[in-house]
Amino acid sequence: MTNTEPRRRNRRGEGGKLREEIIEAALALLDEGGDERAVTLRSVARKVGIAAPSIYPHFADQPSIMLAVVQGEMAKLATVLHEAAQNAEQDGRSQLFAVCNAYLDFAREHPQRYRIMFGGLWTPSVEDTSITDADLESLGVDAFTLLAGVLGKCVEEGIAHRSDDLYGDSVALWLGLHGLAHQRAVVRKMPGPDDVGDRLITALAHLK
Amino acid sequence: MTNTEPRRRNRRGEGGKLREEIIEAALALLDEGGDERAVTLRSVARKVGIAAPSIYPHFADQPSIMLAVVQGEMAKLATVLHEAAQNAEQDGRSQLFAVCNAYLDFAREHPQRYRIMFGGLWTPSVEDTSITDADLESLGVDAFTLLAGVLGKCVEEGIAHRSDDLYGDSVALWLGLHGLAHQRAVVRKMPGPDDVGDRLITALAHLK
DNA sequence: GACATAAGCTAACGCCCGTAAGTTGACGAG
DNA sequence: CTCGTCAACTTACGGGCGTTAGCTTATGTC
Repeated sequence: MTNTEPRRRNRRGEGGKLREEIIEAALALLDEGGDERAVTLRSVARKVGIAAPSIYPHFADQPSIMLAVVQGEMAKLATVLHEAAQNAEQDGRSQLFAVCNAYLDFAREHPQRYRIMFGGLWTPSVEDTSITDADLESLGVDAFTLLAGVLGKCVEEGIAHRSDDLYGDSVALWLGLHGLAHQRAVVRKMPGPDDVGDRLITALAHLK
Repeated sequence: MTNTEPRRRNRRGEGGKLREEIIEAALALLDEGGDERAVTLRSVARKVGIAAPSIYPHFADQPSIMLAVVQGEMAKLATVLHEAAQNAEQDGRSQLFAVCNAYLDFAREHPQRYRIMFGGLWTPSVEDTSITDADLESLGVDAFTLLAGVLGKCVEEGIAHRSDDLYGDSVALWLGLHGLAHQRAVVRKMPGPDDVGDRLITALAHLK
């Protein structure tokens, strides 16, 4: 599990590579089934094959690593959703279901990652961490914007009932998806029928 | 913060009282704004005013304390929902909104508790904890049953569209509520309009 | 008042953690 | 070839944690 190789030092100017390796190590620790508590400076260092203090030049503290992880995963999620929209039939309904199901699939395939992306960066007080509120607020905007766009397309096509507040409806739709995704990520066996996802989407998108 | 009083020993046969005090201390630690990591055997002991090893006669380990906390809070939640249903007008629609809003209020008033009730007991492997799957599966059934009952009443009264699967619809409704409640509990400032809750309820209950 | 025992305490072990301070060694410029 | 410096290392300190083993003391009974 832990690398025993002495690890080849990076070339000059390539010190930044280690930053990527640290993030990947943190991801690996999560995927191995641990929760965020399994990601400590020391465990990450062990995984990468470096000494713990060698992390400092790249990250101020453990929350910073987590933030980087989450930012990376949010980008991946946005990409996945985008691809889903493009690969689907180009009508609103197909795209909506494609995007929503891609979202749910992402969460199902990486439960630990998902838990951290939405809620794992929570900290008692803002003071004792290097993460700012701005960091947190900018998370996930891309993915959400895409979702809202697809929902808007449905309204334009007349598939979904028009409402006075597309943004609010998009939030509601996302909250529904999130509820399901999070619950799946947190519970070993999810109760309820298999098509809960479709029901949520249909109801929250106000599909006709 | 920490009790300095030497704490009067419990009477003979009343040793069980300490169990309740431990649970209350854990709750207090949570409410003070810490996350579940703040609830350690030692911190709980400090809060109660006892020595750490004195916990062992009452709880096998930290997860056991958390389980007891969650069970207690689930009971409270069920009570709150029940009261909401009784105090509301006795028609389905009023009761539905009363129960759902009571749920959301509970989560808003006790974010830390809510986070632990739904997801905080997650552990990497079942092996290294004294919590069983049965413990987890029985959590929250009362509250859910109540919700499903009220939704059923709406269907009977013809307020909500009849579907072939009341249970599935109830799960979907709860998932929506949970998505909102959880997100509020995890984020400092929740985006979206103020009436997202009502939108979720209306859409997921299929109100006419 | 003696005494059995429930209720809780003290002390100590080993582990893992974050982090500070100083050190080594390879690379690349001059 | 020399030498600065970047990348990473070693060592070490202090602190919190869970847990074990054995001790103290109040309480209620006889």
